Amino acid sequence: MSKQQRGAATVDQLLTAALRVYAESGQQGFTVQAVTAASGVSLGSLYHHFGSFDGLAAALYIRCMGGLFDAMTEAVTRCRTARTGVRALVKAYLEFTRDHRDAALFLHASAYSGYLAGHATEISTAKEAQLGPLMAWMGARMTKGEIRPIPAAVVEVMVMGPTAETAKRWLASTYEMDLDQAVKHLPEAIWRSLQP
Amino acid sequence: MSKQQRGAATVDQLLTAALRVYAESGQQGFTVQAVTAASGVSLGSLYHHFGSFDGLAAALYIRCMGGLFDAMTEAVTRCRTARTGVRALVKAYLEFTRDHRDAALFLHASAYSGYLAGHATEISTAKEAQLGPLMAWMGARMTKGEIRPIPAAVVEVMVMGPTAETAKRWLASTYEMDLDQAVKHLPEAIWRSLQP
DNA sequence: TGTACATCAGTGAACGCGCGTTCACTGATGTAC
DNA sequence: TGTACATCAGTGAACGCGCGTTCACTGATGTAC
Repeated sequence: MSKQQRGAATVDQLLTAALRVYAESGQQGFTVQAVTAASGVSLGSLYHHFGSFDGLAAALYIRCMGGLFDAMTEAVTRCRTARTGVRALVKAYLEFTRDHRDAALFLHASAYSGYLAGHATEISTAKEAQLGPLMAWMGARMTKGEIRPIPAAVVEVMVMGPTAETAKRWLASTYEMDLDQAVKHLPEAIWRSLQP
Repeated sequence: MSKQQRGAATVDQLLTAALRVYAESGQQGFTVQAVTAASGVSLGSLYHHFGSFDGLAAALYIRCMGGLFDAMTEAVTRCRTARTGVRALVKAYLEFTRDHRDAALFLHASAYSGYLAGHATEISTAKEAQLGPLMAWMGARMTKGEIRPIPAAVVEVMVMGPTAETAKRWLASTYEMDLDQAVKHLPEAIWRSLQP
């Protein structure tokens, strides 16, 4: 996207400012004007790099998603057994949520936001690429019989469902969700639903 | 809200039309103009009954939520044991999603939509009231030791997490989620994570 | 190495569209005596 | 039962704000010979 170094720096400034704006002002306050004001970058420059405001939002989404997937993949690939892998995956997700609250919030809130619709192909390509290693790792353990013989899609929601729901409730802050307690109990609870 | 019969009928027309508009046009096309056009009710009448467009959205959210909670509560209260209750709850949620796709989509998509923020108290009051019976039922089984001794919040996300994630993926339609297969395997998988 | 040119990066005033909202009004229903 | 009044319900043209976007421009960096 950016052919020069200073271009990359500007892109980074914009994305970082955008995430801050979203965290501070929410969906309502997430506007071009707010992002340019917060970043100190001109409006025209934003359009030069992203083409549209939706384009910036999509780029930010991909960046946040990348961070989460990196954390999960790194945690999982260090494990040998299905049990340790699943537990590490859940732990990594929750810890990413705690350590990168803004990014996690943006990921959750963007699910139905509409600004992703126009960049759906781009996003699902990026997602596919990052989901690949995780699925491969899990698939190998499933064929070895380390996981109960249930459809892969069910395994996926059993792992990601409770984890994402916990993150969502913690982010919403209206639920009084204790993240440390979740880190303690959730991995084991999830594993119990998957073990043969 | 409405002191006359025809008022109630108008409110119903507006909410029904609003849900249809949302289902057909998504977040982007969900506007006052679109809802008034689809309902055949005048703009002023909408404001007479709901005060604002956010007010209408909040009312629609409460109505959809009510439908879902009714289905779950009815399913659960017919069961005696924790196992049958949990399984019935999950099944009811998924079947509600299948049978009331539009309402389920609106519920999922509205989570971070912003138009709920202004009516947060109203909504959480409604939610609290409907969550009560469910929590009471579950709490009674937990104290009887029918469920593993883990925090109630963890039990909640273990039940609702995979279920909501399955619904979300089915609604997104990009995931190729088979709802019937989920109804078949998910209740048992979830129960395994909770049984003593 | 120096010069000319092309491309990339950055600027900010101005625009137009569409959104939610207002408001002065008419008509329908309920209520009091 | 009939009349007068109050309140509820419904109407739609008009408004103004703020949003994303455009555009003609200047400046910086890279490239070719």
